[in-house]
Amino acid sequence: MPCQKQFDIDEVLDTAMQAFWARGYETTSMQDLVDCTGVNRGSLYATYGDKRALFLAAIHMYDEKMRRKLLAELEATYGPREAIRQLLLALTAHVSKTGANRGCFLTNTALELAAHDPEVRRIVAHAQEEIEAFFARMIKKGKARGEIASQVKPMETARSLLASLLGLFVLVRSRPDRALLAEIVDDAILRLG
Amino acid sequence: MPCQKQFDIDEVLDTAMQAFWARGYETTSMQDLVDCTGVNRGSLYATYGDKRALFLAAIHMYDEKMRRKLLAELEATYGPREAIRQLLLALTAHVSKTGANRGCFLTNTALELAAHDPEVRRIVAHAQEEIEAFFARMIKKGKARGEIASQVKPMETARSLLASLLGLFVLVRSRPDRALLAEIVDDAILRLG
DNA sequence: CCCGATTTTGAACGAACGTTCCATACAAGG
DNA sequence: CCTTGTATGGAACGTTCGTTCAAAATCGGG
Repeated sequence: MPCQKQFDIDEVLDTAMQAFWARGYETTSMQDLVDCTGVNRGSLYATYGDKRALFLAAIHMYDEKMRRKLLAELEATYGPREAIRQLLLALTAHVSKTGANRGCFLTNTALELAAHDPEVRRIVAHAQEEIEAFFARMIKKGKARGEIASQVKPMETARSLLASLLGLFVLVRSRPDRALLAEIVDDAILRLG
Repeated sequence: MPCQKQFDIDEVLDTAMQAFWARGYETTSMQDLVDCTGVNRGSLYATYGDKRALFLAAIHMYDEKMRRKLLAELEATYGPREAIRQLLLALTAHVSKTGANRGCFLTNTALELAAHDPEVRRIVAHAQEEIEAFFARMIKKGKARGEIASQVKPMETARSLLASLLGLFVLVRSRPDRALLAEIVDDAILRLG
């Protein structure tokens, strides 16, 4: 057998993901990725394929290691009502420190590429549906526990909360104001009764 | 005096705006703009300056002729509560026909450029603040008319509705499903009591 | 220690990018 | 009717884009 790779495939993919997350698909060039990963051009192509394939791998990693992991952690750590609140608050915390914010990679991608790229649209839509399902599940559980008002309709309110969350992802990139975001979170929680 | 321009400055700018709106800043090349406007390269540069200046002019035109005009029309045509509902519904109508949707030019731009471009961020933030003010004004008027519940707090609810509207702008590009959007609109209106 | 498969490397590719420039065409003023 | 200043047209600028390729370096197996 020949020599093995001189870099960790997942670690480099993570670095590439950070770059795409911060600057988007079009604005991030292969040269940028060569620079920030430290991996040679040819090696990037040999390992991940072309730019689009690398981007899809990056967004898949985000979906797995960020979105999916966060939902699982929240569900395991908090009660239903607080889990919902913490999801809405997730970005707010980071804003106060840095001022700027990358927001949600999936949502950034939704507006940049989803409208013209069916495969990207499918990935983004699936992630949104899982968040929607998370909200609905928490609402049902919260109603059973008496944390959430009995007249709240799980599906409808889940979709409403999803829209608010996506709105927060937009605001975090255009008006990174901690107080503004926190107020919207508080108002969203009021819908739970 | 010399010869006059062979094209209408505002009309060509409108065409360029449509292109930027549909495909975003990075994906729309000067060649695309030459093709879709029918105006020569040199004339575009002579008239509007470079690509960035042309984009800023386009987004300014959108802010003036779309967002500002729509808000004014809604305020003049409908009662407060219905004006809010019609604003949230504005995009939904167009989705059913075409399937795809360009969403809101300002919101698309918010995610593509606002995070790294202070001037764009200022324009986008200002537009959002005016929408917020529109919601607050309608709520106050609606409370006075008895269309909206007296316990609804104008500022807080206005921000909450803004977040929902921005969320709808994201969904319209990633999950162009008329029923989904309509359901979210209905739930948002429920917040008005 | 050498063989051989594979990665790494950096140069190079053609294409497309935003932008500039100059010869030409044109319309108004004297 | 010529002069004059602006708009137009299209070629060309240098740069950067995504991608490819062949030579060199590398390390495990016999």
